[in-house]
Amino acid sequence: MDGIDLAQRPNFCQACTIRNRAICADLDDEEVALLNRIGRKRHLQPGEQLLWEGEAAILVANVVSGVLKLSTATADGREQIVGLVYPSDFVGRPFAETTPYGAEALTDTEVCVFQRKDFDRFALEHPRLEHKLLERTLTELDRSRRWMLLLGKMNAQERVASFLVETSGRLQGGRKDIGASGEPSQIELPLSRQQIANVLGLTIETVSRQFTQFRKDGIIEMPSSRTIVVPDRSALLARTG
Amino acid sequence: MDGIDLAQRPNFCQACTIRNRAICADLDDEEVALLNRIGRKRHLQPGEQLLWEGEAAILVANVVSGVLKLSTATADGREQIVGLVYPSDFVGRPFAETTPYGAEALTDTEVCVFQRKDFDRFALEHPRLEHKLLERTLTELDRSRRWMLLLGKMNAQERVASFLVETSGRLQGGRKDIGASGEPSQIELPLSRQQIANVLGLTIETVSRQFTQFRKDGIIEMPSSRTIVVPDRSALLARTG
DNA sequence: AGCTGGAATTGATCTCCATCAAGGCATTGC
DNA sequence: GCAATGCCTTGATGGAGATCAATTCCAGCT
Repeated sequence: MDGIDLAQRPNFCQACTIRNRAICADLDDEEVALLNRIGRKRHLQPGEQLLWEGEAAILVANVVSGVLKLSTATADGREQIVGLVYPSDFVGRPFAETTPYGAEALTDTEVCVFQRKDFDRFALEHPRLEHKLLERTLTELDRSRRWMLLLGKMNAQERVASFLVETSGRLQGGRKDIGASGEPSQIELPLSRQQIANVLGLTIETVSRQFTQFRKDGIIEMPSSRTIVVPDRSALLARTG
Repeated sequence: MDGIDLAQRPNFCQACTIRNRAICADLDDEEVALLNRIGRKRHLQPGEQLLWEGEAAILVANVVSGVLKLSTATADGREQIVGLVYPSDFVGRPFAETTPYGAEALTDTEVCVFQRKDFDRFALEHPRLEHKLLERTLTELDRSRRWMLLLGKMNAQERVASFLVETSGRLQGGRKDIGASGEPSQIELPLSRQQIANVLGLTIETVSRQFTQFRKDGIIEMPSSRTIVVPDRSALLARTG
């Protein structure tokens, strides 16, 4: 962590696959070099924890590849997944002392981590970064509010259908051209049935039954339990509520 | 809206009751004067709509006094309230073309409204404002995720208890000294039973029954249906989950 | 006072999903 | 091969809260 080490560290950002999509996108080369200095790459295995709910907010990170879940729990241990973090997304809680939720890798994951205090300082000094972070946070707030509609008002079928629609969208990085008309799209779910249930506020059994129902109705195919083929997206959308 | 009119407009911000708590708090006098020029005060009656879900994002606003609800609806009209906006809070969706949720006044409300495009431009040019907005948005995201825990995992009793705890907190402007030990605190609910139900993902009947139950158990008193007295906050917290 | 209309409460019944319980089906290690 | 383990699926049952249906309450009006 000393100056010499930092100075010698190669600039990972230049070759970063999410360089143009993450919050660093609007930074110029000089700024990126500075950011590169305070960050470091880290690999997470499935199940490995990056942040612990209620603990001091030490780290923030960009996700380079892989998927993380964000979760909170009640006092007696019931867990609710409150966010899924995909490549180019930001994770962690800047400008606060404690982390309001846990973050855990669902797949093999590469993140670009920063000491929260370093990041806070950098953000305050670089408005373009802060602006990107604001846009991202506003989008995430919109997403979590749509999620609240799902949790508050939708039945099991609508929840599972919505989950599949949303997940296929996120996994394709927001591209809308796929599966819009007729071509089937294939999803590789990064979540187990239990985790899907924790996302949707349901039980594992109910989620499983809905998948089976969709399969029987010809709305999806399941080559394996984590691989979902959607032959006709509109049929799925019709069950979204 | 012409220049002369704007120049003559008195600087409302100087006397603003939320001047030090809203996102304008860190602006200097000159910046506030500029912001004052592009904003205007507006009064909303209970039930009056400020933003329409899915419409163009024309306005953003600060709430000076009163309470607003934010809501989204499914295609077939089921409504979910996804946010409550109290004095000094910000409402609206900067940096986007459409408003993702509706906003409607629950009480007599004073807001300080801006054309979204004016506000966006001002924010980009004034990092201190954008920083405040970011902090607020991050806090709101935390809040909405806790809300997701409520909607996804809590039973009716826990939801209503959590709602009362949260509401008393927000109405007191975040002060923690009240009701902490023994003194009873009194809440004047800005929401009808139906609206509380829409916040909590329950029906009006279930909410009503929970209130009755709490009253019978001596955890709350109800001088009127919208006035709640909490003699012992810890007894309520114990039912929070 | 008496009337009126919207909101809240209370009761009776039903339904969807949670819960409980078993069995299927892969993968891993011996 | 075949136990063992973990995940998923399927079936049977029960219960929390939704739904349907009356009252009751209360503020505003005449």
